[in-house]
Amino acid sequence: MRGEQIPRLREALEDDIISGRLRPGQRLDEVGMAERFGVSRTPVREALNQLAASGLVEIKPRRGAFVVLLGPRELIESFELMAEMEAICGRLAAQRMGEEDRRAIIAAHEECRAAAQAEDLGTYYEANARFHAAIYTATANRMLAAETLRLQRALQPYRRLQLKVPRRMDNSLGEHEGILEALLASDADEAEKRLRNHVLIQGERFMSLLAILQAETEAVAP
Amino acid sequence: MRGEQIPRLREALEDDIISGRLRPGQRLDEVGMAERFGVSRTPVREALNQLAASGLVEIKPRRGAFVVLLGPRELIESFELMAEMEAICGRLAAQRMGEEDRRAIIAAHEECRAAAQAEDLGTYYEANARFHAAIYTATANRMLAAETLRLQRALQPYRRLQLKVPRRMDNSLGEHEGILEALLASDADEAEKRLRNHVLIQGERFMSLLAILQAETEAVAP
DNA sequence: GTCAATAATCTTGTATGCAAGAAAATTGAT
DNA sequence: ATCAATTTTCTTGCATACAAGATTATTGAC
Repeated sequence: MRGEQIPRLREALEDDIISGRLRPGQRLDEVGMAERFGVSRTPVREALNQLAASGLVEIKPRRGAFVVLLGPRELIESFELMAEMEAICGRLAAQRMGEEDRRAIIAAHEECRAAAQAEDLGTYYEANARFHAAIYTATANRMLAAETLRLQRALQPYRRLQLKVPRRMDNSLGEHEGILEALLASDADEAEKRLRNHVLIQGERFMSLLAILQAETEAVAP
Repeated sequence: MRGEQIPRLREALEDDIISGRLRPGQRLDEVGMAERFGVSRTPVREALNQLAASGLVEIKPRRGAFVVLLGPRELIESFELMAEMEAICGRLAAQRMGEEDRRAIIAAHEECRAAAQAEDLGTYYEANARFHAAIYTATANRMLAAETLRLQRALQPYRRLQLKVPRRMDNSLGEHEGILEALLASDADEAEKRLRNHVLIQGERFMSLLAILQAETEAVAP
């Protein structure tokens, strides 16, 4: 029973944040969480610290912990960073992918296709995450894969918003097909380029969606 | 006096690790550090947690905290990751660098030159870190800059070993000149390529140094 | 009724205590 | 003398306690 609280708490909170049950900006009360999980504040604090480390949580001194809320500028920058990281992964994966990797990527892609056909957005986003993660793994560079995965997760709460963008799923699937094609052909340059664009387009779509949402709320407020 | 212990501890330890006063693999005793800094174990643990997050410290459950010791594979992967990150920074910096950035990069380069001329290895490595950091900043992407800087620091303890590689300083300075030239010419592709190679060469030199050191110790052991 | 000042309350940061698991030391057997 | 098993000691993981700063509520003046 001991030595397992912190990972347990961290994973539970991470899940809550990534899945959207906890919203960006929301405050995370130490005492509340401690009670909810039946532990003292100490392991809660450690878990929060670790989440702060992976970029999901922000700890403001003497103010408490909050689910990270990225501003517009930070979002733009993060998507750009993500695009570059994915581009690297694409290039290396195209060069180094093994049989196992190939299978995993294709399998994830098929899951994406199935979800798109069923118009199941939730499932699509999960399969999408797996598709990208499979590419990270295929780079055969675990450090790179881990870093990129961390970033992916930190951005996940924001990607959820994209569920609202119309026809995003079909577009995304089409882009995936292009990426897969380049990977299978071991065309490193093309894989790099397509992955970068794939993420950048997401980012742009996302930002314009954000602008619309912001305009709407501002139209009500003042 | 309150609310400032954790940052203080974290910075002190980070400094000790980066500067090499604490060696990779070394165990970090909670009680010992608490006494040394005149605080209780609690803030020490939090500081260690945060350092674990930035990759400088590894916490083995129930075993304690250790200065991260990367194995050969992890080192190779890390240098490759670093090379790609720096390459991205180089490309973006070449495109976006402002007047201020330009000055900072040139200034750091001059410091490198002076240190090389004086054959002052310690100073050279500090100036070298600043030269690279100035390029990160010039990307105008703070997320990217922060990530790359974090990685740089995590690898710093290992770079120290390179102090022993003969003629490394002159070679490095020469490479810097090429990078600077590309940056000032706003030649993004060239800056990208040169920065990638610069880091990769470092990594390779480093790995062969490591192999030699390892062979030496193994020749004694069995 | 609104605002300011003060008091009460809450929340975090740090210290301390205790128990479980790991490391080290001691003992006993071969 | 070496090795294994057991005991002892150490160290970490978690709980609890308390104090200082932040937040909210209350009171009083205008």
